[in-house]
Amino acid sequence: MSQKEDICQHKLLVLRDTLEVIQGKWRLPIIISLLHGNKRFGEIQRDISDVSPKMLSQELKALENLKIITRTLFDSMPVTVEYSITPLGNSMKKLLDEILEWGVQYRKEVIGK
Amino acid sequence: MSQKEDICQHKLLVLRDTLEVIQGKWRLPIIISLLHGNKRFGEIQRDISDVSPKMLSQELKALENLKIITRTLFDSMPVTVEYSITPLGNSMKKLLDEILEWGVQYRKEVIGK
DNA sequence: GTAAGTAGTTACCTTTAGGTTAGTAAACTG
DNA sequence: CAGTTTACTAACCTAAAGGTAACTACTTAC
Repeated sequence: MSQKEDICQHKLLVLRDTLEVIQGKWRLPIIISLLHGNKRFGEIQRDISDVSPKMLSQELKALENLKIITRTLFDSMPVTVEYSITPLGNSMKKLLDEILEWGVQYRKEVIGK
Repeated sequence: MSQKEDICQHKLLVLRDTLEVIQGKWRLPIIISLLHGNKRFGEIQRDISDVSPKMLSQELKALENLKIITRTLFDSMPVTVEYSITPLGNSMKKLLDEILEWGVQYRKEVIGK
């Protein structure tokens, strides 16, 4: 056990928790889409133009398990399903803003010039 | 072209820029380690106890290419190499704080209870 | 009865991420 | 001259992420 403690194990844990939620190609786009209001499967698919139904369905399930979104089935005549963000998902707004803000700055400084 | 614009292509781009930098098991731990001061290869390795030299070297190179860190070679007698954070890397502090803060909240609400 | 829209699933494949083990080269230490 | 330290690299392998194409089941509209 070092005194400075190797990057503090607790920090690493918490880091991985957040990464599990935001990691991957589709999770943040889905979350952003649902932050704009409840949506049905097809609506999200149209929002994120290049996601396949397989990936969308898979990631929606994962986000549901992570308690970030909720799935509600309506027994209307063409069955509809509505996805919505939970309070926990909603609490990601600040984090999302930071991610976008830093990305804009990064793009300005090193990509776009 | 829809009026609402499918989650705004620009937002998606910026999102992917940030994700490229923070994604993966080792990048954020490395960045955090270097935010605590310049370090040598072996020091970072000791900070992040379970990283292999292969992964560390690979991710250090990647972060250098992304302009987040700098590698400096010293022609001292046992050759030493020092890694340090760039101003751009330093600008990630706020983002990192958000990631950690959200992770703590998440852990409190759904993991640890 | 054929097409279109609802919300997915299934099988298969490729790519990327990450891990393991061992080895290298150069200089210093005893 | 054997062992240690510094900073890696190479070869090999497994697992996870992601993509493609086709298919399902139900209902309504034409």
